[in-house]
Amino acid sequence: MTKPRSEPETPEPVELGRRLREAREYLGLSQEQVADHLGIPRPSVSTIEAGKRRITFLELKRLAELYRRPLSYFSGEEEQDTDEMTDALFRTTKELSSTDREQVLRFAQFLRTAGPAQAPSRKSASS
Amino acid sequence: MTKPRSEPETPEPVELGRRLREAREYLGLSQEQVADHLGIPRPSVSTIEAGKRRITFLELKRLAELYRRPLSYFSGEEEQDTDEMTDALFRTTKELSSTDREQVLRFAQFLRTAGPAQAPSRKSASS
DNA sequence: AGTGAGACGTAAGGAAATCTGACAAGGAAC
DNA sequence: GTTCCTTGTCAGATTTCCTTACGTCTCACT
Repeated sequence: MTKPRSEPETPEPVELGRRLREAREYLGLSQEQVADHLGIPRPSVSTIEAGKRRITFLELKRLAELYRRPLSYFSGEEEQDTDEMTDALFRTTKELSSTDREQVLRFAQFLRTAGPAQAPSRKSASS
Repeated sequence: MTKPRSEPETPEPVELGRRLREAREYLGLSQEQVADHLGIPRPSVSTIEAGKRRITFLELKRLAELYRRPLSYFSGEEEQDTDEMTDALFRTTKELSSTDREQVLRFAQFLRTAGPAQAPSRKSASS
């Protein structure tokens, strides 16, 4: 009587988990840091990001704050808000070695302190 | 003895439930209608609105669509989006008798058909 | 190359939350 | 009064989640 669990019926939790992971890794946080920010065990963060475990609304709300993304980012409605550039950069650096990654980081830090010439707005239709 | 479970330790779920109920009643939906829209049992809707049961993010997302409110409305962050007027009207009519309520409804319908002079947009800076 | 530390995935059994199915209270319409 | 509808709540069954643990992988250092 074990129910034949055909679970891939809904891709939504998976997609949600994917975004959560991406947002976390983007900030360089570990699952453990996130876990005790939420007050839940670390394995739970793991399974949530894998789409195997549901996340309550209040948990997601706290995560959205921590990750500094609007709630709508996780609602699947829209895809924007991390522009192509940032996203591509992230995906790329993720595959680098640690030393190379550090180089990239240093360079980014340099640019930041050097001078935020124009504010890096999303779709700056710069005059 | 009959109240071991009245822990107001966190007001958040209660407040969230309150808003969910308000939004549902505003549309005149029953708990049952909402319940099978979400695919969950009706008692769950009852306990969610009472703040005694958590709601998953995906559930709330679907509810937000059904209730036609932005997700942010339930995040507790902001309070707006149903302007004072609408809200007050709702609270008031709720206490009227059925006949009186019908009067109000008729009047509202009249105004609507009479002339949608300006589209009732959120922030119509009419004048 | 070998080793140790940190991050992550996953599993088994127990704990906690939710569902099932039902009953009772409150109003509204008749 | 009665009937219908909605809602709150309960007890037992079921599902989900937590606890604890183990294994893998990567990186940094020797």
